[in-house]
Amino acid sequence: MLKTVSHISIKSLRRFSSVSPSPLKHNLVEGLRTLVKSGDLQRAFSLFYCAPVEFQSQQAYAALFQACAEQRNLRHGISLHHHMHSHLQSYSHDVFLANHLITMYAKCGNIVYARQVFEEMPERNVVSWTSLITGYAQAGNELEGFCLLSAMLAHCCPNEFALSSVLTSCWYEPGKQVHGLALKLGLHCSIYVANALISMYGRCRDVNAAYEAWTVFEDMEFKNLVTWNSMIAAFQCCNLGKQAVGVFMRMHSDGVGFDRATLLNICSSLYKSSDLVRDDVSKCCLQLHSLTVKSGFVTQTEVATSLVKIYSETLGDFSECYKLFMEMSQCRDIVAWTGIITAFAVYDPERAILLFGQLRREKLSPDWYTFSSVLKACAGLVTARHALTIHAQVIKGGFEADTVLNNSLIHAYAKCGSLDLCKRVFDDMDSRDVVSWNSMLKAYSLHGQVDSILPVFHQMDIKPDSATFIALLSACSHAGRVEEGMKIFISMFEKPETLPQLHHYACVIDMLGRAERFTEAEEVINQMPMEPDAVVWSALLGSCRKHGNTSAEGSFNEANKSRKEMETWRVKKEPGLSWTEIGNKVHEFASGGHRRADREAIYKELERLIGRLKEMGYVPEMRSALQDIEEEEQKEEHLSHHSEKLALAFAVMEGRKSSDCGVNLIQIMKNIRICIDCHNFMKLASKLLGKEILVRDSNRFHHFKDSSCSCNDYW
DNA sequence: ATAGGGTTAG
Repeated sequence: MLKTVSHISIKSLRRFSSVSPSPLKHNLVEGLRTLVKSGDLQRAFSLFYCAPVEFQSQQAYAALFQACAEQRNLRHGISLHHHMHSHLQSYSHDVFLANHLITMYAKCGNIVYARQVFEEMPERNVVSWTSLITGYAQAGNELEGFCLLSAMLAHCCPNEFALSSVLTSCWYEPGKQVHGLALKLGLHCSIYVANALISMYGRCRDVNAAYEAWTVFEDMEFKNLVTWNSMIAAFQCCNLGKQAVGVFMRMHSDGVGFDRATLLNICSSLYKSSDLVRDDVSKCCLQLHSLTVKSGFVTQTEVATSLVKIYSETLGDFSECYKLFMEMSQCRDIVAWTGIITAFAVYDPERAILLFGQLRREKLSPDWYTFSSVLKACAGLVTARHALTIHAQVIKGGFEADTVLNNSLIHAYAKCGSLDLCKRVFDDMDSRDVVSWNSMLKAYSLHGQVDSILPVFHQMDIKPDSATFIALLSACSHAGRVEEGMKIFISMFEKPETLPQLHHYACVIDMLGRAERFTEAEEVINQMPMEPDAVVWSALLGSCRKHGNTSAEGSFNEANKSRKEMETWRVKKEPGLSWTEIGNKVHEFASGGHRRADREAIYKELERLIGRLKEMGYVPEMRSALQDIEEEEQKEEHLSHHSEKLALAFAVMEGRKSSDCGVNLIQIMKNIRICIDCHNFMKLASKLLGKEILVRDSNRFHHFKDSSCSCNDYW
């Protein structure tokens, strides 16, 4: 190895001496620079170390330290530092080389060594100070950078380099002081300082700070593209989308031009700013889109991915998303794939999973973001099958110990009906945060297991947050555990950080309303420190209506005003659809059960089932049937067409076909509330069949399990 | 000579 190294080096040296008659010393520096430029740091070092010591000039050292800084190569940097120390004592007090050392260590992320070099310098100049300040600023250490700037004032006058650097890590208060210093020193006119001031104020995410950024911007005599981009970014960061778009328009009319950063900043403004209504975004997006096409920037992955996000998140235009994504075919990377998967995760989870499969087939490796998105999609599916597959890949991908992904897994498994898998993930976790605990509590709540919730809550070894209490209260509310719920609610007043918020009140009022404790509900409403909103009123109104308490309803005229508002919040109403998973296949059923070849057989099974259930005391519940069905017989027929019953009949049929009757009956319906009739039906069916039946409605899972199953002769 | 400004697409 060593032989090869010296071989290369001597050959190189000979080459350098043959090319030029000028001294070899000079040629060494040139040679090093050439090698560094071509990215071959290793060869540059071989060459340097093999050169005679007297050729290892200050310039040669400088070139190598700079290369180490640029390539973030700490190993070579340290070795060169040692070499310098042992070979050239005279350079140990060289300010020029020490400055290079500071920068090298800082850029390589070793600010402690940078500081040490700085401290050991017998003499320092303005660059020494600036280099260390820059190091702290780039490491995000606001305090040290700021302190060093103050200390610097006693020794030498900071220039625009020091100020622009320190501003990159500054927040509002220190930033304002640096601004003051810039004004005092007359450095505010420097375009570097002014640009840094604009972005510093922008980072504060505050309207007043944005105004100060704007003042700096307006006062600038000369602006460049960075100035304009920083101003857009500042408005974007402070949630002032309209202003951001305004700046962009002025760029256009002033003929400033734009670049990739401009477009990316404007895209962020469009999907992040809440002051832009959908119509504004729609108009801007159209113009922006055509501009990116005209200028050719649409072919850049980042820009196209940003547009995908606007179309999906703000405009809900999924076909346009998909079109954009398809047009990216040559340059799709993992971020672009994740973008499209995120877009479809909620809107069309099946599609999101398909896209994930496609991405794997293109040999790209999903990363943390991809898993996080695809797990979101898993949570929207009817069975845990996909979640399991993704789980395996999460482990394979090396994210087994990741808290956030494990939390998503708990959520997905809970939503897919597998409480056991939730528990397994939760128990295996090494570090649990408040979201992990909340996800587990929500899982129990979703499955109506109130008795398991309180013990888990008491085991919590970290501070509960507002979501913790929502999980607890909603669990109590759905299970009708008013006393326990009220106890939890009252305990929330014990600490100022857990004081109930509007959504906690809504839960409690919903709970009291369900239990017909209207007087108490009114009392709670009267004691609320904030205005009750539509959600609170609807919680009470809903239960009044259900329990026929019209006298109480009269006093809630206030609520009628918010009716429209409530409507828009309601889950999208879908026709009753049910699914059941048999083996590896998911079967879908619509009310009425049309379009199925085995329709007749399913109906026969259902009739038989209903007959047996009636013998056990099942009485079809008419009240929940559609109101426009007049005839009793018709009503009953309608009930028997409920998609969940068809799905159950099908599952029973399939169970009988397979030699053992051990099919797990998982029965799911989405986005509609389980009705009383369905409840009675499933309860008796689980007894008759001797099976647990799991039903999911828009709210939660219902486990029907009758352990007294005496009569499983049905099979 | 050596030091500096946009933040990044999921």
